Amino acid sequence: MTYKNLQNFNKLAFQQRLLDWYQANKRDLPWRKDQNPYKVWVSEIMLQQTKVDTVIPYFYRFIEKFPTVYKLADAEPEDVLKAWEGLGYYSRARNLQNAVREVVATYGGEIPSDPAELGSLKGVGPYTKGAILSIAFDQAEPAVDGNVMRVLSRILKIEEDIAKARTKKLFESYVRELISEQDPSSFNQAVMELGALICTPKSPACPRCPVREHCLAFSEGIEQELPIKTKAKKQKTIPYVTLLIKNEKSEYIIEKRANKGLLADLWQFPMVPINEIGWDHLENWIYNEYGLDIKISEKKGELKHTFSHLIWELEIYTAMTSHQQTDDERLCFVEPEGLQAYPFPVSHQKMMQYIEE
DNA sequence: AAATCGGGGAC
DNA sequence: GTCCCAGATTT
Repeated sequence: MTYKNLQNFNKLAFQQRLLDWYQANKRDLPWRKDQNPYKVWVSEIMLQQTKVDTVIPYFYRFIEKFPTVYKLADAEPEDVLKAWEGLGYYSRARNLQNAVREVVATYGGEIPSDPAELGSLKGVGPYTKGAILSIAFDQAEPAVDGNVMRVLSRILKIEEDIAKARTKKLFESYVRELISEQDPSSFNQAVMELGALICTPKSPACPRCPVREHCLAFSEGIEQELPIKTKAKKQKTIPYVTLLIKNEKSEYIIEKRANKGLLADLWQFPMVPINEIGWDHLENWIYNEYGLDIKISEKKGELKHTFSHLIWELEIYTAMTSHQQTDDERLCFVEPEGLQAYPFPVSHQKMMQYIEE
């Protein structure tokens, strides 16, 4: 059995069941209080690859701090990064502010409802564009995320590899067929809500599913086998010696990371890629790299931090330096109480517990 | 098409 | 440990 070209699929009944279920069961989320395009936008960026429960407190704080596109456009980038601290994928924060500045400069502060204009903004890809167009502007555009691919792969028994970029376009064409023209906002959110609450990855709650009568995977008992997704390759491990370098005023050296790549523009304690440098050249490397004479003292602990594509193994040492200041713009001596003003990656926030007194 | 880019929670 | 989350961008 298949729904080849959807000719056997009862689209209207499916829409009705789905929308009724959504109205009765949707969660009361802070970005669902109105259709404010700016709030919808911020929520969609935060929700990329991030669970609802994680986003909620960040969303409240961010909207309180930057309540309008103008406030965000005028903010210091480092303040935006600080508000994003711990949320991950930090280029989202930079792209969002760049895009908001573009909205102020080019569109008079009004977020464009034109698909091409909206999609040209930094950080607004195919999913986010469709989400904003449907949720904030009631346009019948697809918004295909992981939830949508999982739900529809089961209902329509689609066996393409959802890890492939090409597969997302296939799902977008199906959504264009299935979407409710009367309420595209609720339709898109309902599919995602179903994926989050009922049609979950591991053990979907099919007995509670409002559209199980439309679901091919359920009728054939293969809901656990879908969607098809190829595995990611495992991460590479990189060992670092990380240094809590203190001067005679009990200030610690921190450095700003490069403005591109991993954890761009965040602050950290100095890290030595020890396999490349070697223990024998460690203090000399620090002098060449940071212009600091240091004396390593004792090992304080270890941390293992896992990213999507690599693993850091951090050995944490304390060290002393006689320097009180530095000319290097990227470096800063900061007293322990002052560290909280800077945005740090989570791994280096965990290092702060090894600072004494 | 594949790699890069975080962090957390569920299992 | 594995998986994956309201993905986008770069290579």
